[in-house]
Amino acid sequence: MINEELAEIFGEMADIEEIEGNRWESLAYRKVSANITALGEDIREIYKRNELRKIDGVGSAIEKKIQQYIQDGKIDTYEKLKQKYPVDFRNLRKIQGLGPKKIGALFVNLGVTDIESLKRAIDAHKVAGLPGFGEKTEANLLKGIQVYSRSGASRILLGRAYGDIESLRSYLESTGLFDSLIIAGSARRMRESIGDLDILASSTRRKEAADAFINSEFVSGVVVSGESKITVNLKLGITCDLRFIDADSIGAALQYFTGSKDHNVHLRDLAIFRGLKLNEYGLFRGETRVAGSDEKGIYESLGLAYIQPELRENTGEIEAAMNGSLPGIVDYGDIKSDLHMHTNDSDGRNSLVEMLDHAKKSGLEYIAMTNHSVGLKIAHGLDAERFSELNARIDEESARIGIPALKGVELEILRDGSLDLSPNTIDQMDYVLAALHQYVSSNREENTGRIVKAIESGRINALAHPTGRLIGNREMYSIDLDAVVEKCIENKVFIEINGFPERSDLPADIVRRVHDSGVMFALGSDAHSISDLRFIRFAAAIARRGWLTREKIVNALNLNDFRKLLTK
DNA sequence: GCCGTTTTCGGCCCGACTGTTTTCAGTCG
Repeated sequence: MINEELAEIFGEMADIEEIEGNRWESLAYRKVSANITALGEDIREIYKRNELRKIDGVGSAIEKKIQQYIQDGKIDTYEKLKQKYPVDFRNLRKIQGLGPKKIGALFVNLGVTDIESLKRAIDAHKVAGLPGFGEKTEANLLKGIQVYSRSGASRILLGRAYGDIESLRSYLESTGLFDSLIIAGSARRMRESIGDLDILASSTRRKEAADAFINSEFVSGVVVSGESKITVNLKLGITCDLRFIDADSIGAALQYFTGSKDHNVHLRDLAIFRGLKLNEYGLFRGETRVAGSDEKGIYESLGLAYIQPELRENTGEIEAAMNGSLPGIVDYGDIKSDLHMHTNDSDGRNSLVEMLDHAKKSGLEYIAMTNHSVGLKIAHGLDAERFSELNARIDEESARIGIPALKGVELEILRDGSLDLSPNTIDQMDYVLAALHQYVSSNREENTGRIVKAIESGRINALAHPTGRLIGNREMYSIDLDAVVEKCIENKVFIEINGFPERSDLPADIVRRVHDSGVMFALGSDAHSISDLRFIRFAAAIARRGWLTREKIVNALNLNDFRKLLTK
């Protein structure tokens, strides 16, 4: 993805300029790097519209660099800087305690260019003794390398970590040493992946509370340990900050440590503009605290509507909160149904009865049972006969257990764009998902054509996991999503938000981009087991991060109203 | 290098923690 390449390049340019002592150039590159990462659209599209300068932080010099990269695949300034510092910043920066200045010093003095050569320098005991480096720094860098090689990828999927996070929280609560515990940071913003965990705590017995945390079975090592802040490595593979907060600044701390960083920078700018000062202890006018005990008060005092954590990415939410155009996004409690799940009749692990039972216990009002169809052999897809048997059981068991269940299917879109069950069989279903799983081409027109043909078949209700991405495994299909969304609107086909962590599909930035197009969204967990049913919450989180109101989500309807939308 | 309801020049978020220092630089979030 070209956005990531460019973000990486500007990040490295920021590092090198910082080594060279050019603070402000560094800051500018750093900012642009972050903003390109957050784009949510291929930067080449922005380039084609000649709107690069509209990206925050892009002025004439950086615009030229981006243009050159798109046209020639390289940036002269960057090549020149790299000649002077042929250093693997990307990976070295991942070592705890290594920033640009230290990397620069290691390269200039010892010729360190990557983690391997850093390891050799440490083994030869050459690092301690450099200006600014001592014995402890050398030991910490060695520890940092070990942590890095153990954990590899530094971000983990929130949907996968959620259970462990909850366990950690309940363990801490069970010690009785904490008066309150709040998860902040990207986990509170419900990002699909998190790079660390932020916990805010209040306690009258901080020392004991800190010891209980550090010595718990969740922790693999301590990084820093101060009076008010402790950083540890979790066995989960990420770091965790625990901060002790005074009760009267808890709102300010929560606001501050929920982030995102860019949101906070923007908010602080706004505070300064209004003659105020915002930090993690409160909102101040001179010495007087204007707000700080609760989070809402901070936004109010800045003249803003309250901004839900999921929206705090500095992508226009502050402007919207200022002029009253912030949408009232869907609540988790608004979601009445789960419209995508499997049983052991196809590739699920639990039986129909177990799934229905658990769905009911988890508070859903109704569900759609959507097993794979015969075209997906690897998932034991069902043919007409097996579906007819299953559908009879669905009616019977859903009545017995007391949760309405729609008879559904996740159909295969075949190579030629046709569907893999007969019209007759499809018509016996209450709810029809269609998806692309196989024969995915590198040809954008071909993929788009197949999907459009399925949408126009008049037999499907929703398009499942539209981009086909599998995080950490497979990029999105090459498809023309805007054309697909347009066809969905024309044909009254819903577009899915799949909450299965590796899918998270549509992604939130795309949801945001099409949230006002008129298309309706259908949320599903894609559960293959009873424990997967919790993923409907992450589908809802994507909807929230995509700025969706409840009116745009079919799962917010009760069963009767939902059925009225099912025209086919 | 970017940016402007205070500016076309002079600012650019800010506090905790650590380690190396003897008053501070670098890193992190």
